[in-house]
Amino acid sequence: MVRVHDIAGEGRRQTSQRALIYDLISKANGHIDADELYRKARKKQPRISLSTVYRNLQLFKEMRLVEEHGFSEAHRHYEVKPRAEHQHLLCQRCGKVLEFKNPLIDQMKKQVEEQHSFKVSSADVNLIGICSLCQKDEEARPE
Amino acid sequence: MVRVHDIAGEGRRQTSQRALIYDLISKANGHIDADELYRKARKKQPRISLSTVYRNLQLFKEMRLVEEHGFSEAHRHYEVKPRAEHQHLLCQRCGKVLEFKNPLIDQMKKQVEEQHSFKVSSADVNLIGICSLCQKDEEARPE
DNA sequence: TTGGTTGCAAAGCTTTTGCATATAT
DNA sequence: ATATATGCAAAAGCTTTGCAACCAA
Repeated sequence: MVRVHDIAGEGRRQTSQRALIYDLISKANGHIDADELYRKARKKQPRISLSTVYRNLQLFKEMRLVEEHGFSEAHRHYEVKPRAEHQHLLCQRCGKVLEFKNPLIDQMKKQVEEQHSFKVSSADVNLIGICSLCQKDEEARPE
Repeated sequence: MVRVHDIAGEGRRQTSQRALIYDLISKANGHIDADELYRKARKKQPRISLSTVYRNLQLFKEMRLVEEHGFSEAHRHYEVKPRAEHQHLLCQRCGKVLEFKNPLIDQMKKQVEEQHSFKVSSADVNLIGICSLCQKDEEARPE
């Protein structure tokens, strides 16, 4: 079984399902939802159950190894805790989720803390719009 | 029945349920979810159904009269389309949702459009943290 | 050995949908 | 008159939970 350094201790156990799920999230090039995770996991471990996926997702959230995003959909997406905070671009045409960073966000946090006496612990920023590929696509064949 | 100027035309009908729902959202001091809307609506119209609430919410969204927010919960919140774009502060202690505006957001949008060739149509910014009341509360009796 | 974990099935919650009835226009 | 809207109940997502069996430590 692949040893995932982060997962252990505190009365927690290292199981093959847990390691697999963590591995799949971290290899998921950004974001993945529970259902896709489940489908990918079954290819490696056909008997794994969806509840195991959800239970581990919950655990990873509590351990702060993984972040949960609501985006605008009916289901949630997960990503391994990024070393550096980043934000998301959501293409409203193809549904793709891209990442970006921008230093103005830190400035904004500071301003808000001062202006509203609100202690900011994290920022969740989603810019909704059209990605570059879809823009080209629309030029090529306008609808 | 209260006439809601925005709701009419395009084969749309003015019903007492529709007017009531719109009225409740706009009076909801910021944000309200479907269930609370339903409970408030029943006080005025005891026979109104939850599906009517959801169907009108959907309609208002399509008509761009109301905005839907996912925040971080399992259900969605709604607010009447604000004249000016604003963003949200989410208190992770008491759950309150506050509003704020910040000019850096427009700057950030421009930078992102240039740097990522992404055409931004709207920004959804949530700052998670502790509101001023809860900060005082924690000072008073630290846990 | 034993308490955390899993798989399965069932339940929960929010949101959506089918259909007959009611109603705005 | 007639197409839109409603109420009710049933269904449909996504997520959580109870429980017996399993297995990592």
